[in-house]
Amino acid sequence: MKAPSVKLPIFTSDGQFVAHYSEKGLAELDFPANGRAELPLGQNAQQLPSKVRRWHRATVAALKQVLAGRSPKKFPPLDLSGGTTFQRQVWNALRKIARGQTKSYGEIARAIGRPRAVRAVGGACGANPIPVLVPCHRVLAANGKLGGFSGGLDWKRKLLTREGVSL
DNA sequence: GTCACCTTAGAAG
DNA sequence: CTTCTAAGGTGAC
Repeated sequence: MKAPSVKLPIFTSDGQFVAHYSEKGLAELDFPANGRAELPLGQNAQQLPSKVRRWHRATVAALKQVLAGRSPKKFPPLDLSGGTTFQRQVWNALRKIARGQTKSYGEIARAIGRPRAVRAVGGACGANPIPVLVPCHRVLAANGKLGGFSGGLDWKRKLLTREGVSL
């Protein structure tokens, strides 16, 4: 049962992101497509439910705040029902990392009571459907190095730098 | 079943 | 210091 989703573009100075909304809220956020070739969207803003338009406004504002290295005042409701229990625990822990702060995969693992599931935390970060707003980029390797990032290490570096984190 | 993945502490060389 | 090993959760094949 795949929840019906609405896709809306978000134009930023870093490219065109795409937000996916389910009945519950923001369910996915995509980084700008490489090269920018794809624009699958054709939603008429007029016929969208008002709640979706409201969520989208919050998403756009929040995304731009984070891209600018600041803390969003407001977030749209996040629909993380697509993940497993373990993944949701990880994502929830990620959301507690404030702007400019970083944690290691090991610290997240301990925070959710799974001290040995370090690599699994890495996996959950990679599976994060809402990058940037769920700050998977604030997780570094234990020795202070960047670690990986499926969205592209450039983004990880860029986002952290804008938040004032030095590597 | 097997493999690859955003890891890491510890033991061995 | 460098190299190797073992340990978790999950999705792709």
